[in-house]
Amino acid sequence: MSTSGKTAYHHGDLRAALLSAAMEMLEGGEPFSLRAVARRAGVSPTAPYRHFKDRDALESALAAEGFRDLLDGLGGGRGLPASLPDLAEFAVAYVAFALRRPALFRVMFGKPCDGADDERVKAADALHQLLADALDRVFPDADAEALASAGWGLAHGLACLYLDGKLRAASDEEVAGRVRGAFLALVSVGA
Amino acid sequence: MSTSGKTAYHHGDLRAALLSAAMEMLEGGEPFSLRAVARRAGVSPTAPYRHFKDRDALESALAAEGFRDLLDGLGGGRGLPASLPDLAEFAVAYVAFALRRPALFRVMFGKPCDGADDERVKAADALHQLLADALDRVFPDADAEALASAGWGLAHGLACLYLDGKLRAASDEEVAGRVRGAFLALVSVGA
DNA sequence: ATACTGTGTTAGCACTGCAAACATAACGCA
DNA sequence: TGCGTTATGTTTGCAGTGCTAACACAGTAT
Repeated sequence: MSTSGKTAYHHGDLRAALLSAAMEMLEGGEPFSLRAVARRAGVSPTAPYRHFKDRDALESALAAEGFRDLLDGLGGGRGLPASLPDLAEFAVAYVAFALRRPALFRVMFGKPCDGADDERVKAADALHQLLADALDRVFPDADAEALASAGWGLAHGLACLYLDGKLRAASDEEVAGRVRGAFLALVSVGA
Repeated sequence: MSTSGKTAYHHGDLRAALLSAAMEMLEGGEPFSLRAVARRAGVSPTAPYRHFKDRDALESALAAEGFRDLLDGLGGGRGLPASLPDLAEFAVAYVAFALRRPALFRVMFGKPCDGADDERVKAADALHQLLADALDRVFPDADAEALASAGWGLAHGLACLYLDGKLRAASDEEVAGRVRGAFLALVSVGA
């Protein structure tokens, strides 16, 4: 490492350094590439290949980190949805996360994500399961699976549409209000 | 052109040829690049720049075509949603489109889409407006704007999640069933 | 001590988007 | 008819990318 005066041919914890460099670039708006990440970490252009098979593997690791943060943000702050209004706030928080960390959100979702062993798949399943569990407790008679998909779908769809500029709002507050409104409009239309 | 025996230094309708070549490649699963598209159209690597400012411009044109097809598919086939079940079928059709033409769908939505003059923005607005109009007729008392956003959001979110493998189903029929189920579960939970 | 293994480096390939300078053909107008 | 102008395509070239292969260095185990 650099903190000691040692030769530092071996970095010490390159993998972590690469991940944080990549995350910084991603969130900083710079288009991130393996080579650029390597530059930022101060190593040779191909050093990352010792730690990540692929560009995809790096992305996958970033995405996994994103899922952890998302789960923390959703579960941690306000407790799991326990009522209809809670569900609405869940959607609001989900969309807020997407708008606060747009590039990360895109990395988390933007691509096929095929491999069964993909970290992302497990993380996504965890989110879905968490939602389904919570909903099952709140609405025991309903089809929790279907409801969880719907809730996730609605939140995710609105997040994407606002993120891509397909839906527009002036401020984050307005987005929150619109998301809440959309959710409530939909659940109350069947009454 | 090539159909006549002429010299064919000028292609005749390169722009259209490039677009259809690009669409074929996109739908064919090949990662599409300006150069590859040019190759496929049988012209020099940089010829496309005469017709598209950017790689983005080509993508934008493809996306616009995609939006037209999507609108046709939604509006044309079954008439606009006129009832709650219709809305569900609308969502089903939306997701089906995404799964049938995944790469196109990603191009249509996958990126910021900033420019105010972007064809995509207008196309997306048209979709939103169409939905809002239809819903306003069906549910005059409801907030049509909010409802349209919710409907679009739900359909779009489910489309993304199935497309990315975050939600999974064995067959297209199962997807359709689950989308319907999710929609109905959500609107009936508020009853 | 010696081999081995893990980690980093250099060199090089095929590809990409894009800009500049050039070539060719069509069209407008005398 | 002939001559410029303009639209369209070509060649050349640059910087950047992902990735592989061959090499260099350092710590560990035998």
